[in-house]
Amino acid sequence: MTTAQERFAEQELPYNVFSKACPSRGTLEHVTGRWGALTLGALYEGSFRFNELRRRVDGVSEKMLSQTLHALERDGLVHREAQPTNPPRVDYELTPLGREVTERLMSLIQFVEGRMDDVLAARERYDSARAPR
Amino acid sequence: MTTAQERFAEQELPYNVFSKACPSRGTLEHVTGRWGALTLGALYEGSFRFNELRRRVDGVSEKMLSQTLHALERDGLVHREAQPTNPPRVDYELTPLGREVTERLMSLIQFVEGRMDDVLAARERYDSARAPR
DNA sequence: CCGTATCCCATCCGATACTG
DNA sequence: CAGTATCGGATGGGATACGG
Repeated sequence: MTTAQERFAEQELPYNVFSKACPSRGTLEHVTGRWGALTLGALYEGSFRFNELRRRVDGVSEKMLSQTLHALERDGLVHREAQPTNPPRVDYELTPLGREVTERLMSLIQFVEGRMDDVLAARERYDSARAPR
Repeated sequence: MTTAQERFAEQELPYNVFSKACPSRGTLEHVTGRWGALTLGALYEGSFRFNELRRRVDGVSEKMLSQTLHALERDGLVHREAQPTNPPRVDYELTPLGREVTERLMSLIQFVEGRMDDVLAARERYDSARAPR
C-alpha cells in the first residue's frame, strides 16, 4: 500500500497545494471557502442542528449551508448525526480531524479579526494614494 | 479616536467574521480565497516578480493574479516594489502583517496537505456508502 | 517584462417553492 | 424541522488582444 504522496512522487509532481493536480487544493478550498470556513468556525463552538447553524453563520442560505455541510462531511471533517424521530432531528459536529483543521483555521480567523484596524488603515492609504481628485 | 471594534460594539453587533456586516469577513475572503491563499503561500518563500509568481501558483491566469495582488496590497498584506527601469521590474513581498497572517495560513495548508490520505479515505467511505450500485 | 481591457462562458449563489 | 429542486441574476475566471 502506497500513500497518495508516494504515488505523486513517482510522477515527479510536487504533492502540494500549489500544484493544480494535487487533490489537497480542492480540500483546502472546501475548508477556506466562503461558507466552509464560517461553518467550521461555528462548529468549533459545539454541536448544532441545521437551523442553529444557519443562524450562527449570518447570511448563509439553506442551499449553500446544505452544500457546504455535504462537502465537509465527505472530506471527513464534519460528522452528521441523524435521529429518525418525527420531526427529524439532525446534529452536526466536527470530527477529530475536523477539529484539528479548525484549530488552525481559528488561529487565522482570530488574528485577522484582531488586526482589522491595521487593514482598514492600509486601505485608506491605498485608496487616497490613487484617487486624489 | 475609537477602534472599529468599539464602533461596532456601540451598535451592539458582534465584531467578528460570523457577522455579515463585519469588514473582517471580506478580508478573510481575500486571504483564504482560491488564489489569495496560494499567492500568500508562494510569497512566504520570499520576494518574487510577477511572472515568477505565476509559475509558482500553478494554474493562475494573469488577470486573477493581478486582481489578487491588488486586493492583498490594498489590505496591507503585500508590498509592491516597482523599479522605473526599462524593461520594468516589479517585486512583490509580504509586509510584516502579511507575514504574520501567512504563518497561520501555512500552518493550516501544511496540516491539510499532510492529512490528505485521511481525507481521501473518508471520501471513499462516503461515496461507496451512497452509490452502491 | 508587467501588466490592463475586453469578451464571454461557467459556476456560484440567493430566492422561491415544494417534500417527507 | 431538515432539507431538495429549480430558476435567473451576479460573480468568478479563462482567453485573447493590446498598451507602457
